[in-house]
Amino acid sequence: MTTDPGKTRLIIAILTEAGILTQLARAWIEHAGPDGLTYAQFSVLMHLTRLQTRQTPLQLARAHQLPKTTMTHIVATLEKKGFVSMEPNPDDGRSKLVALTAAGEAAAQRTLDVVAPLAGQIGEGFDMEDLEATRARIAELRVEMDARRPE
Amino acid sequence: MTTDPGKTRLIIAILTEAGILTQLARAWIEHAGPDGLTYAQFSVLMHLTRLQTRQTPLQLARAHQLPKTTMTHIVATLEKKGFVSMEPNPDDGRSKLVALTAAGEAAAQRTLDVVAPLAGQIGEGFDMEDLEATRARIAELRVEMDARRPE
DNA sequence: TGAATAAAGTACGAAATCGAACTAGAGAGG
DNA sequence: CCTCTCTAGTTCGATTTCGTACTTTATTCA
Repeated sequence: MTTDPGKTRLIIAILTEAGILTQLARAWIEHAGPDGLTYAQFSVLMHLTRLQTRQTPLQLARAHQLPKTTMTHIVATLEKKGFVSMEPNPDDGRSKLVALTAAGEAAAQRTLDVVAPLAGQIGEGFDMEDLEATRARIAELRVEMDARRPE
Repeated sequence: MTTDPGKTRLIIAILTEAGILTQLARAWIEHAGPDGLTYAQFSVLMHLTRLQTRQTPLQLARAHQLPKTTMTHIVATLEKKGFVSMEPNPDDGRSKLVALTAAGEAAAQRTLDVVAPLAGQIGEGFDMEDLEATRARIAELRVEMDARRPE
């Protein structure tokens, strides 16, 4: 049973489109300032905002599918800006916990306030259920790809 | 009439998922080599393969939503590897044309040959029409976002 | 045509990204 | 306990990414 070449092409087309979409989102975020957050920094702040808990750097790296060395750099930069604080992990001496600060939450919110109206405009032309189906499908693809990650 | 906050959240969730998916695709490509192509380099080679025409660096930059200085660097690297060749644009003295070489096409194909089976596996769990609908929706979102690009 | 403006590409410097190798702490098996 | 192995995180160096500023060529329009 060979894999369907049409499906293969479709998957690759979706990944290509997702990549372009991501570049556009990056451009949005990084020109939105007022806090000069990079896309990666903003993503981490948003993640912590959503979860409302502290996370280890490794948890953050896995959630965003970034190498842990990259996450080290991101959280170090965020800490320098005062947007997160680092604490030792009481349960594990090797580990740390990254906590969102009030300033960090405010910065994420300011950036979101710039981006949200744009996202709202984009959404206007679309059907709510279609969007939800699209989100769900991409999430399913993410899960499948994650399960087949290299290394 | 204010924008629907639910839709706004959905759009942002889709962009978040797309970003993670893109990271996974990047990891795939960059560990697939035998040619050590970066995701960006592979994308450009694939683009030229699909179009079967020469493109100016600026056309490539716009297609991938990358800054033109980034594209300068990417095509310079690809040229150094012998995967594209640069020619002056006969129609415009300011411009150049980037052409895929046989080696470039072969490198893209080799990378694709590694990735395609994985993409095929991913696709197996999905319905063809769902995937096409998802691809189309993401493409529509891309068009809308492109129309509202910063700058 | 000539001057002003716009567009294509590059140079350069700063920052982000990432893999390889390392340190320090945790867990496993004897 | 005491190795042996694994895990979390960092350091370091190489490459990529990208904004600012510049050069060169095209285009506009007076």
